[in-house]
Parts: sequence; C-alpha cells; structure tokens
Amino acid sequence: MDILADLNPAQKEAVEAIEGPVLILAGPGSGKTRVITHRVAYLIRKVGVNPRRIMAVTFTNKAAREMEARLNNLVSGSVKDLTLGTFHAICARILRIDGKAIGIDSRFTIYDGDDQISLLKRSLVDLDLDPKQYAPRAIQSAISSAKSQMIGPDEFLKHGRSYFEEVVQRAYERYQKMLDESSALDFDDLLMKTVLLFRRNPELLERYQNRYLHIQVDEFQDTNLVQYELIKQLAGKYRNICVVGDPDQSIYSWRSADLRNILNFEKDYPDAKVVLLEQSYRSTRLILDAASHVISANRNRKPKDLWTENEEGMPCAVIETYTEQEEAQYVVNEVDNLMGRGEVKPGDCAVMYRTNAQSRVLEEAFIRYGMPYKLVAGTRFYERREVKDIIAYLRLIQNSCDSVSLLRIINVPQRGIGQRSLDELTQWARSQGVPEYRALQLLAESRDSAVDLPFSSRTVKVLIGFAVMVEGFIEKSRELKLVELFDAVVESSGYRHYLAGLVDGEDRWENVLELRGVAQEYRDMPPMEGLSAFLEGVALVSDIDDLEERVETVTLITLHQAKGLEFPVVFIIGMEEGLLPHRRSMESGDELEEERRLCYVGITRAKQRVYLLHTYRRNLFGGSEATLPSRFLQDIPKQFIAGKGLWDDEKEDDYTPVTSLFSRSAVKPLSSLKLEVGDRVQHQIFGEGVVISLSSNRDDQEITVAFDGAGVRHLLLSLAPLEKVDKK
DNA sequence: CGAAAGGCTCTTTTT
DNA sequence: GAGCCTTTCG
Repeated sequence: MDILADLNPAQKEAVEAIEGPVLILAGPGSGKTRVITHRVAYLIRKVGVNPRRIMAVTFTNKAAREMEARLNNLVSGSVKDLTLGTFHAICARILRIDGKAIGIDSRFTIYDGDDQISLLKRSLVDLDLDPKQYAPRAIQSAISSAKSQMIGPDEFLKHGRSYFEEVVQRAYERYQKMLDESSALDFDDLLMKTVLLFRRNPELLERYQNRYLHIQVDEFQDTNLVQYELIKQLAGKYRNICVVGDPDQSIYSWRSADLRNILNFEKDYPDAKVVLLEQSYRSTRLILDAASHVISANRNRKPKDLWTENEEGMPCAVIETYTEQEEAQYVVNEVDNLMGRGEVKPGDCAVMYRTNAQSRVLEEAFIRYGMPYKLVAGTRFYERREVKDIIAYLRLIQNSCDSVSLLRIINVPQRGIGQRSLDELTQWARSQGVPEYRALQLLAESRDSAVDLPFSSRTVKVLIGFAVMVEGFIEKSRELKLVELFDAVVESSGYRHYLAGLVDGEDRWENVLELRGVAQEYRDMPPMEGLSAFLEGVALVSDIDDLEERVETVTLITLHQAKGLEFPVVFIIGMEEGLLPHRRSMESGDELEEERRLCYVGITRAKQRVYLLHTYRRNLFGGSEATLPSRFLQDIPKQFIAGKGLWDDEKEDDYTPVTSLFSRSAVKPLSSLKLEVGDRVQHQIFGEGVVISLSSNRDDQEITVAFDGAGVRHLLLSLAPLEKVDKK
C-alpha cells in the first residue's frame, strides 16, 4: 500500500516534510488526523525510523487511542514502540522514572481538580484566611495559571501585587508545601516539574533528546507555555518538530492555552515550513460558508480560505422555541423525524451546548420519549463520590503520605471521627512534623505510654482502628492482585455495607462495580505494579476518552468536548446572549472571540445538517428570563439560514411556534389520545403496559405507565409514541 | 462529640 | 435546583 496514494497535494507536502520544524495549519475537516498518522507511518515505513524514536503528543487519551488504531492499519506491530499520549501522561511517565533527580518519589499521587481544591481549602484555613472571602476556585486558577508559565510561589509576586495576589502568593506557597508533604503532584506540576527536571539536569535532557528523533504535537493551538517549553527542550537536538493546529479552534485559553505558541513557533524556528490545509472534506458547502462567516467576525485572526468540493447541502436551520423544554422536545422530535424518513441513525446525531447544566432538560426529554442517548460527562464518572472514595483508599495504600485521600475516607463510612477530632489530628500531626498517616501510627505505638494526647480515649481507639485497617491493606497490596485488593478494600472497609444502607446505594454500587471493571483490565500485572498503573490511568483519563468511536445513540456533549469529533447532524442549543457567548465572557473582547471560536467549532462538527436553537425564555433557577438570540446568529447571512427571518423587524409578541423546513412539524400537537387510569397502551419502544396515573401541567399531560417488560416510566403524552390497546 | 436537618450561594468550559 | 455550611438534636 502506498502511504501517499490518497492524499491531496497539501497533505502530501505535510507528510513528506520530515526534516526540520514544520507548522501545519489545518482547517476543520481538512484531514488533520490523517496527515499525522500518515506522517508517522511514512517515517516508519518509508524512511525507516525506529518507532521508539518517535513521539506523538495528543490532546486526549481518546485521540491517542484513535491514532494507535489507525496506525495499526498502516504499520501494524511497531505501534507499541511509539511514545504516544497526552502531555500529562508522557510527563507522568518521565517523572516516575527520572523524577528522583529533583526529589520526586516515584510513587507520587496525582491530584485532580477536586483534590486541589480541598488541599487549597486546608491551606487557607492554615493561614487563617477565610475560604469564603477568597474563593478557592479563583485562587486555584491563579496558581494553575502561574504554574503554566513556570512561575513558582517565590517568583509569583514579581508579576503584580494587588491584595488578592498577595493572598494567592501565600496560599500558593502553603499549598505547594502541602503537596510536597503529601508526595503529590497536581496536573500542572506534571508539566512544570518535567521542564524543571530537564532544566536542572542537562545530561538527562540530552538522553531524551537523543532518543526522540521526531516529535509531533496535535492541537497545538491549545498548548500552554510550559508545554511549549517542554517540546522545545525535547526537540533541542534534532529539531524535527512538527506541530499541527488551527488558531480558529483555540478554545482553552482559560486553561492557559496560549496562541502565542503558534506565533512563537515561527520566531523560534525561522526555518519552519508552513503547510496550510484548506480543503475541507467534512461539511457541505453551505455549512462551511456559514461557519466561515461566523469566524470572520473575529478581528484578532489570520484570514484563511477554506473550500470544499462537497455538495451545497442544506442551509442551517435557526429555530426559536418558547422554553428550554420545548427546545429539548424539538431536538428529540426532529431526530425522530429524520429517522422516520430513514435519513439518519441515532448515532449520527449530536446535541451540543455551552454548559453542562443544559444537558439536564435534554436528558429528561430523551427519557420521556424513550429515545436512547449517550451523555458525555454529566457528573463525570471519576468525580463521583463513591468512585473517588474507593480510589482514595487505593491511593492511600500506595502512598500513605497522601493526606487528601486520608482525610477523605477516614470517616467514610462513618467511624465516629468527626470534624473536631480531625482538626486535632491534623494539628497534632503538624506539631510532630509528620504526615497524618504517620501520626496515626505514632498514636498506635504510644497507646500504652502516658503521653499527653488531645484525644478522648474513644477517639484514640477508632483512630488506631483505622490505622490498623489501612496497614492491613498495605500488607495485602504486596501479594494481592489489584482486583483482589479492590474487593478486600470495598469489603473490609465496610464500604459496600455502607452503600447498601443509602437510598441511592444501588446506583452508587453500580459505579463501584464499573470501577472494578476498570481495575480488571490490569489483571495481568503483578500486585504493586497493577495498583500503580491503575491509579495513573484513572488520574489522567477524561470523559471524552470513554466515548466509543461508534455510538449507536444520540450524543449529548459540551461544545468543548466536541472538538475533534464529527457528526452528520448537529444541534447546537442555547444560542442566546449570556449562554453563547457566556455572560462571564462578555466583558473582554478576547474572551468574546473565544466564544465565537467555540461556536465555530460546534458548527464545523457537522457534515450534513446544522440546527441552531434558541429559546424565547429560559429558566435560570428561580424565575424565567426573557432572552436575546446570540449575536453569533447575526454573523450568518440570510442565504445560509433556513427557518424564519430572524432579523426581520419582528416584534416579540409576533412569536409563533416555529416550523422548520425539515420537519413535518416542530412540536407535535397534543396527543388526541384520551386515556384513563387502567387503560392498556402500546409504546413503540417499551411495548405494552398499563396506565397508572395521569397528571396535567401547564401545557402537557404527564402519564405514568407500568410496562410489562420495561418497568414504570413517566412519559409526556404529547411526545410519547403511544397507542391505546383494547382491553381484553 | 457526632450525625441529621434547614438556609445560604452560585452555576463555564477540563487535562 | 444542588452543594455547602451552619444550626439543632441525639
């Protein structure tokens, strides 16, 4: 097979430019992933580069896996030798192996956002600062932003000294110290410490430089300064560095992604070859044109000429509904219509939104209609309480200095250790100059001696009991396989029993079992190794990683998560001022431009059809508020829009329910079915059942049906595909 | 001294 | 409408 065979000239150029620095600017749908994979395949197959000497950095684990799969088709076998993964995963690996040189224990724990916040709160309390007055989230983001620029606690104040920044500086210092004492690194540390490691150990860096002959970075527009610094270090010797990105799809500046990286690239590597990929293979012409008009309204960008040979296709549908419930109903209904005409399968459709909170109403509509869906990250799996609890037990076993985990589970399930005792424990540990866990051990050792302890004898007893239990786990961890250890922990800690007693215990137990399933994937590894690998794995996954390549159901996803994906049919809901653009972004021009890029990313995910929805009123917890359609809708000229003439001078009270060009009807008329309790009904999906209650709300009837095979369901009469069945 | 029950604030996006 | 924190009860 010829690797270059089915590439267009620009793609070919990008693949063949293997020597020296290369910057590939790739528009949406221009075959970016193709280029990257073919490049790697080309290096291995045509140029004969040893795969061990190639590094490819991706933005998510999912992207890495996808690349792996595609490469397997091109160069089966050698894929496992590549260094392939996210910045964070690659850095974690480097630090586990070589971090000792800057004092990092190879068993370090990785703290996620939640852990960071709880540690930060503790450091604020330590400093006698009120966490209410100084929002931990704000401080955390300031610290993260500092770390993304390689600014340590001591250099922090050089960059300004408002009172808030002084608070941040103190918190940062304390927080970093506590991380250190816990043998833990946060996400930003993974990157920053790696760069630091290389700065302080040039000979070590050289080893890595010598190894990596070729380095590629995907989604370059979303890298931050530390990441840039890192690749600069690694590519320092051979300079075969290829970065791929699209400034118009930069949507992570709030995570310190810095567009300057793209600009700096050409400055740092003046000999860089720049390749533009401008032909789009994804969207129809009308969609691409509409998207281009949206993004062109950004002032701070380089214009580019995207084009496509695809058919013209259909204009974007702009739809106004009255409420968000109607908005959700419209989506469900339209999917059903399209399916009814055999045009799409559910898996072809995605619904995208700005904030996770918007998914709730959608979910309700999908459930009521009985249409299956896949929600990417509602409450994210690894952030669920029970999942984090179990992980905390396992982390503590691997790294007993991990105080965040210890404090998380010391009283879960309840062991009679309250806040009071915990405060005393932390203080006592501090006074002894040891981590909390060590303090517990000391407590156990000194139980008979008449030391003056700040605990009641009852408390001492439970604390020691806890320490003994964990000690037992640690011993077991040396001989038990991960899953066996997992089971032992869940059982002996009383966690399973504890869940059984909760109202929603069953759901939570399901999640524990799902986590156990993940643990099972490490079954072939020896005891301790399996534990480390598992913990590393769960620390660095994201939700998008779990989205299977081919889903059979409608996908519900945030605009951010949708980056890099494509769907034949895309619905973007909540196209309103305050939501998209988000109100928190409306004050700064730069942030507003980022919101516009987000909108652009959304539209360009679509191959065939785009629906842009906005509501007339939207519920913001208490009351409902009148909304204004998003300014981004105005950027799309009329000829690209189907539906009503949004910008004709219609008055608000001219509002009538909208009918899209594509639908038979936007919202089905209320069902003419007359049902009573006790009637038998037939549902398209759930089969037969009996009506057990009926209730009316403002404009619809809700019906509860006990299905013979599918349990009790609440449905909306106007939506549910129901028919009455004659009683026998 | 710890666990359960009501009032408060906010809601952006995530490796 | 939820989490979080403070108050009240056991």
